[in-house]
Amino acid sequence: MSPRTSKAPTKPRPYHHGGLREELLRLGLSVLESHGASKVSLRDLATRAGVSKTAPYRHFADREALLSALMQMGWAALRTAMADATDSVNSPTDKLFAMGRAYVAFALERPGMYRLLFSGEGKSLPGSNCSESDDSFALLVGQIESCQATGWRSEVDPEMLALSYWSLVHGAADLALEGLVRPPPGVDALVFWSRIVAVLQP
Amino acid sequence: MSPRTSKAPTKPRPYHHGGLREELLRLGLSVLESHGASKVSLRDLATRAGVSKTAPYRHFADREALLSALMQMGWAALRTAMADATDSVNSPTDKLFAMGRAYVAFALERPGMYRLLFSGEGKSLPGSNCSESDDSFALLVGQIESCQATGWRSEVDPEMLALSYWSLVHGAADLALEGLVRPPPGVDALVFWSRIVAVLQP
DNA sequence: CGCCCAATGTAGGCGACGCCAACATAACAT
DNA sequence: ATGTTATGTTGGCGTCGCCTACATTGGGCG
Repeated sequence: MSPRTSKAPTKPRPYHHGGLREELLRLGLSVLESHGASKVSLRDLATRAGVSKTAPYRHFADREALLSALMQMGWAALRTAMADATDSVNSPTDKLFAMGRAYVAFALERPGMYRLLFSGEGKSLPGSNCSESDDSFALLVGQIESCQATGWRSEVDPEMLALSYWSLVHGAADLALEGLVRPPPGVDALVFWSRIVAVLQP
Repeated sequence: MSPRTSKAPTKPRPYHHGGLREELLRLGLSVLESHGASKVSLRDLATRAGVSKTAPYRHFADREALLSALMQMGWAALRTAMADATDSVNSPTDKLFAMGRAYVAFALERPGMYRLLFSGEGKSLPGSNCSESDDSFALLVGQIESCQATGWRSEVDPEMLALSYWSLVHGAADLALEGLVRPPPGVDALVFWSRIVAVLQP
């Protein structure tokens, strides 16, 4: 076997894979998106990465730890998607509704990740995990407060209103993924479920 | 149908267990409620029932089939809970809100079953499975139509309104189970989440 | 009355999984 | 050069879903 001292990392096996943790996360993300969290297995990821079945344990305490790391990436992506969605509109309420729409779009586009975020799989890691979702919620509360500053729905406690709106949007996203209800033929899923949300949207 | 009338009713091993399917469902339900769907294993249930590890396959094609049977029971129970909740109030809108409250209560009281119903685990059995959830949805649509007959929100398509309300209530139930948001200390979870729903409740 | 058969339960095995323990190798600091 | 440590490997244990025989039992039928 050749040493890894050469500058050309073409494809010899550099006995210490260099970035195994990152590769496991990348491969895990790919399996998660394409086949769902239940199909993410440390052994399988190890094989795909070309290392032995127990190598992943040098980087993740157990399967749940890897899932938690993926969840952290997912929360960040969801937050970014919501934040970016507000750029294309101006009024505070339009921004709020754009966030809701982006939330549903995220669920429809990345169902594997979305289910992972809300399936209670990733153990309740008190530290990083909760703070990630708290950040996302804070984004929502902040936007609601901006809306209320214009007098909109200002009689309601912003946190309650944020939770209620989150419930509405999250419920729509979850029902959409469940597939129990389907948009009529020819209607785009995002359009359909955005309309559903709009019925009760404050 | 009682050929099992041996004179020893104590507990000999009736070499053909008599009601294995029912017992597997009962045991499976118990594990589901206490430890979650992921912990329901055919081998384990077989052992608990005192039969060999492959006996369950005489009654369920595979693990998913047993889960689907449990889901069917769950849908029926959810529907019953919602229907019963309408008995204690009179006005159509109060009945609707009572259904929503019963929905959230069901999720809080039987989280294992609730998660199973909405985790996409039970393969999309085109036949029984979907019809069960359709029946529950029909219950909701019917109640909404009763409300609209009194002029309430009559401008909205009843199916859209039902989907929107279902989204709101389902989202609240799901967020409640996820544990990312918790009621303030001393506040009952059902009361708390019912208030959340009430903010946007039509 | 007795026999066959289909329903039901058993035994053994295969492959995949999570995870543990013991060991090997490479990277790096001294 | 040397020894410590991060990283990867081998082998193994126990559990799981599910497959292929094979055994038992009771009901239907001659």
